Amino acid sequence: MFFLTTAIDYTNGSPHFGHAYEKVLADVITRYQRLRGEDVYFLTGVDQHGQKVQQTAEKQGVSPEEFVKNTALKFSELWEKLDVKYDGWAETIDERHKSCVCAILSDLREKGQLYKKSHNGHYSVRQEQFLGERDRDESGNFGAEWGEVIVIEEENWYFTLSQHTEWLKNYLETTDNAILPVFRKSELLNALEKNIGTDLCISRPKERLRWGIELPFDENYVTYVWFDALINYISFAGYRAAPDSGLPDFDKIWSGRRINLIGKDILIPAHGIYWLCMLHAMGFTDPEMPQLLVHGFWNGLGGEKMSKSLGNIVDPNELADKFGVEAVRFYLMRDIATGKDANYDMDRLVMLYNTELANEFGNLCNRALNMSQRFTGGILSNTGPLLEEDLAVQTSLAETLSSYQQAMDEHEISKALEALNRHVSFCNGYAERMKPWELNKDPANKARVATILYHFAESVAHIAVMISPVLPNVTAKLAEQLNLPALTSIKLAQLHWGLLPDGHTIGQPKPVFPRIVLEVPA
RNA sequence: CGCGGGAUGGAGCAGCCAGGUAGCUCGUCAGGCUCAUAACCUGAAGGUCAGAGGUUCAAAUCCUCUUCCCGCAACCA
Repeated sequence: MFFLTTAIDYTNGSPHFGHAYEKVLADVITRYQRLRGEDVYFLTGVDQHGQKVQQTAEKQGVSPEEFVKNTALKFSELWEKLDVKYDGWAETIDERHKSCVCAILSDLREKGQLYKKSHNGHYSVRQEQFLGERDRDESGNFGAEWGEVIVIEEENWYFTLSQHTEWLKNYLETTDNAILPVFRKSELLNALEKNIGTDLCISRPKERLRWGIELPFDENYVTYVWFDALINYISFAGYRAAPDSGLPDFDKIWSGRRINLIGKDILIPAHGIYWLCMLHAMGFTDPEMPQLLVHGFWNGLGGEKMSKSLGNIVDPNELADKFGVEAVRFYLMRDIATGKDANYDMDRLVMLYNTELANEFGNLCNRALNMSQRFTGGILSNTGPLLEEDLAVQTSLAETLSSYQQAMDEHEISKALEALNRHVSFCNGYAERMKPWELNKDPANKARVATILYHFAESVAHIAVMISPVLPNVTAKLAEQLNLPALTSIKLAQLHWGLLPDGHTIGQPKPVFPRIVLEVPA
């Protein structure tokens, strides 16, 4: 089983570009694993508790329940629009999740992993949070943005995080690929050094936060949102679930490869420290730990962070409406190296779509099928003798498949797409060298023309399959044009020269990637 | 000395972990082709890989230092 989760998005606002990137990446990775023939479970969802939700709901005069239901819908609707197909949907207000969190809390308390103690500190009444040393300004005071700051004493429940940091350090140092990309691991180890000796406060008194999961052993408190949210990765995978819960079989889900796909902002401390230590405290062993796959951010044009104040926010919903789902998915996967940051640039979106999809791949499909229709009546034949040039096409395709697989296995979607494009270019070059439209003028070349056209059609079929994790709809359209419905369900291992049988009749070509034409301002 | 990332032809990036002729896309210039979505193909110009030093037969790649840019610095998520 291949189990992949994404971060669950905080339902305090609308989904933004970064949310869309992470979900599409997760969708592409899981679709690829399915293409490999893996049994896959893809879990995503929303994080609904916590102070900000409570505050925002109050401001809007609605109950937090109603508020989070509405915002959750904005997310799930966007995923549907973007063709993100998940198996499990996590909502932290779900009773099954709540009971799992409670079971874990009770367990940890029994194991002596939770304790209550009093904390004395500066507290901002306006922001409803404790302030630390880092919140002081240059002059050592708490700025006006915090409003009235008072010193209060408060009792809370703590998780014995400090008892697990030595283990974590050792686990990270001895486990290859515990964190990907690798440079993130050193960052985490550095952060860990500073964290040693600190425990994690996992409760909030109800006087200042009601919107959360009540501690099963102390009705005066709710669970700290991170402790609650992180557990979704196992609660919705069926951990400690009732048999009739409708949730999957946890042992099965957890038995294979497990990946938590997250953004770089929530590696430290949430996932890299809290989550791994929580699992360790629950009794998960080293080989049972999930791998953390950390992706980068999409920034604005100049490389600055997208933010409302800079006005460089990009709404994925509008983008999909404007350019289509295909163009958006392709751009999100094509113009960023997994793990690194990239700058969003609409001109590049249009350029990459128009050149690589419309001009190169789309045009190859169209010219190939068109020639077959015109020159051989749509009937394919692969029985003619092969020239060196033909064999070179087959070699190029084999190399492409190999590069594609290697890149996809490493979650380097952009590299995989580049590999596909190399074969597309090779085929376009092959067309120029062979000139089937010239050969076709002499009926004596009939068999030769058919052989060349077969190499085009077969290449198109292969690429249609390989591109399916990124552009599933395109695969369906090409399968139809090639008159080969099986293409949409074929597995990677079944890709071999000869997908299209001798004598096969293909369908009519129709442009799969209409060019994007931007209105030029006059 | 807080931590991490980045600096590669006009633009945007890959290559660095596992040193060995500097690669991709766009743009520019010059040709070719007409089957195809005015798409396609070929060729060319353009880089002392931020700077300095070191290791090595060999450094964009490893080590040290410097400059500049970005992000983060944990109980809001």
